[in-house]
Amino acid sequence: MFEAIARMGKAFASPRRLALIDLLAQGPRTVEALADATGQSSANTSQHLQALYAAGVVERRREGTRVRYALAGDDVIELWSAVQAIAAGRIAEVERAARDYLGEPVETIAREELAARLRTGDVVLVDVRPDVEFEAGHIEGAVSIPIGQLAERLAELPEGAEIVAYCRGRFCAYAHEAVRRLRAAGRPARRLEGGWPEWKLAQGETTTERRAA
Amino acid sequence: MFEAIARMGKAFASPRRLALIDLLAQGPRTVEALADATGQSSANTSQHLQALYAAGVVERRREGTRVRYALAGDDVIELWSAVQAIAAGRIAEVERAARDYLGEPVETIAREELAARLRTGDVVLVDVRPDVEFEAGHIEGAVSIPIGQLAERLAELPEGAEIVAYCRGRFCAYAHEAVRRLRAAGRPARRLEGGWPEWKLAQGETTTERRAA
DNA sequence: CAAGTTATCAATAGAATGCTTGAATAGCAA
DNA sequence: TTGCTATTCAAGCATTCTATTGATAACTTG
Repeated sequence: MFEAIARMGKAFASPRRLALIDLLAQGPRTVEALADATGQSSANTSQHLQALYAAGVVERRREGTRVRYALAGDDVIELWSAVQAIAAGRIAEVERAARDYLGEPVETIAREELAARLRTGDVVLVDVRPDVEFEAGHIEGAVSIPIGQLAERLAELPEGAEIVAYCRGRFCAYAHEAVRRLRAAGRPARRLEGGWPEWKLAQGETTTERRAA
Repeated sequence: MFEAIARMGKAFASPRRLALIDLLAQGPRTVEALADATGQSSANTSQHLQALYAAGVVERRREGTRVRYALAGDDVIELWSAVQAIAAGRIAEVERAARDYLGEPVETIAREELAARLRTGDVVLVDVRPDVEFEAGHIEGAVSIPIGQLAERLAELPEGAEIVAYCRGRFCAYAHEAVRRLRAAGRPARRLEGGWPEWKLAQGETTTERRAA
């Protein structure tokens, strides 16, 4: 019995597979795109994806000559988010690694607060993920400025309003980096807690709540 | 970065370790007791427990000549519960294994409904886990009848009222078995969805909500 | 201190994983 | 059909995991 569940646990037991899950949480992708983004051979990527498929974590669909993988459901995003949250709080090592990788912690803004301020309009929301991920889905009202273009496109951001940056999630470095650069340029900036997947999830919940009410 | 998180995922990647987590979700235990309950050597149990410790999933405390392990926090129970839920829905294999192991599905009762009916008092709640686990913590108002003693102690259960049985959790066979036996004896019986850990968790949430309100 | 218990360590053998390489397959387009 | 591309399969090797065994360390009790 536990053996069958452990097969699912194994999906989350390899750094490469976690990287794939994290990317797929942004939206569906083909094998090649995933191989590219994670910097591994496509044969290896394919193998890991099959492991994830066997564990029931992802779905796949043939599209002509390529195969598009996607997370198997919102509850998988939820699980991945929970794993990250617990790992963050629990393992000293993760914290250390996070500090090394993400750099100095930056100030965050909660989802609820951002939602409220988006309604009143006194905030500029910037999505600093790569283009593809923005196109696959993003927070309504966000502007796409991939982190690499931030310096040159700084002028596009109106002065005066506070800037909020977001990216893939808790352990994605882009938004951290963006906030630091914006602050260095004298702009008031914060990072959204979590990332697009968490936002999407929370959104789904509040809209279904509305429906239920 | 993902490497550090994967170390935590590995905690959930072995059936033996899952068995330990499931037991620890019922309450703290010593190495020997865990080795006993899972039927493995204490050396091996100790090794797995150390792996869990390294992953930040459990805590430990020396008590004289023995060491008592416990889950590191309620969020670990939450994670374990989420893993089980998702595994249950997602992997066909789990379902098959569950049917083999748990037998015919039995009717369940939701936590909210049970809570309501406990207040009005028209239900008998039976904890069919081993004594130790009942003593380590149980649902308020429950009677302890370990599954092995159910047949001989049937008379203790008042007739007329519906009987609800519960045990360790979603994949624990005791409550299933109990409900089948009770029904065979002509008693109206259902199984509580989830188990003691889930109840405890939900309880904590509603009491903190009450506090917050 | 000596005896006895509980937990951990150390070493080992066998099994399972992970990654690489090169070949095979499925679909598309000419 | 013949090429071409994206993905999967198969084999092989290095690494890591797992469970067992027997020894060692930590602690209690007499």
